Amino acid sequence: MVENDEFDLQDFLPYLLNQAAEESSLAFQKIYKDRYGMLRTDWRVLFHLGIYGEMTAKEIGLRASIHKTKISRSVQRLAEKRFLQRTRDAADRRSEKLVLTAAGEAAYRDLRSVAQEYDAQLLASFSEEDAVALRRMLRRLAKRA
Amino acid sequence: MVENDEFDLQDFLPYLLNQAAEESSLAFQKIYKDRYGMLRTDWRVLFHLGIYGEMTAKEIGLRASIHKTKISRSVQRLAEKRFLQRTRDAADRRSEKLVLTAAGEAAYRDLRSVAQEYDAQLLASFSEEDAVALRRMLRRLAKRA
DNA sequence: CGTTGTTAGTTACAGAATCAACTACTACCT
DNA sequence: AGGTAGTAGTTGATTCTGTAACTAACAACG
Repeated sequence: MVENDEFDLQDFLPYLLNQAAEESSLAFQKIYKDRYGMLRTDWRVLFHLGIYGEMTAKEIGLRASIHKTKISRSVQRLAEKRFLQRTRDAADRRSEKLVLTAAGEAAYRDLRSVAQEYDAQLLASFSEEDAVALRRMLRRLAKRA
Repeated sequence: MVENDEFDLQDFLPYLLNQAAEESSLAFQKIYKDRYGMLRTDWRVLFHLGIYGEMTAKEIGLRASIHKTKISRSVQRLAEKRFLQRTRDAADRRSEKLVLTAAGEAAYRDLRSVAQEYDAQLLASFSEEDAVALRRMLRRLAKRA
């Protein structure tokens, strides 16, 4: 019995968002993976440090809604690759200040320019109003409850 | 040196899409996980069979862009839970026809109604035009190249 | 100070994703 | 028919993720 239900999976927003997110991440993923052997969390951590400068793991986690174990492992990987420098905070010795090294900065700037081009390309077929509206709505949906 | 770059992570579409996708999937995930012990791929497979009726693993994978190993393991889990029935295709004995059992149908209908409510709730704060535009743009982004 | 509670970050273990190799079968070509 | 190539689906090795338990450090209250 092949009945075509009234429900369309393509209209279910979480599904649609995931498909769009996955598809739109593919080409960028290939680049940070091939070029620097990074994972998704790695480039996010890298970008946070590149954009905001010195931060602690905790702060990155709060800003990006990434779980602390993911951050912890990502920081380890990035430190092994000499992309960041860890320094224990003298004021609170539980936490560490994280800063990009020169190599980390270089990787960040490289990937940032890739991201900018890629973003423009993704939005190229939309009008300016559409692009603005899309970002606005996505930001609303992304807001942590 | 905490310099605020010209680059805003929140404007990078793949990042924004991922954040929105993750956030908007959370509550739904909790339900299919708590109620049926399912994973993301599991409910997707279930929905495909619920909506389109009998399909092969291959067909589901094509439609949903899910890798065949994920499907294979998901089908195993769903079969163990007696949510679907596997039958070797007589015409091509490499592939199997997959059909939901009564229990599978029930789970599908239950989750479908949850999904419908949830979707309406997610879009409640958007105007009708915005909702339409959002879906249109997401579908465009989700199109496999 | 000392006990109790909390926080930053790490680690252990189990479950899940990934990629490549594999089995079983079909299709084509001669 | 026989050989080669291709396809549907599974399995295994490795890596990644998620949860919970852990360590080390701070805070607050007596």
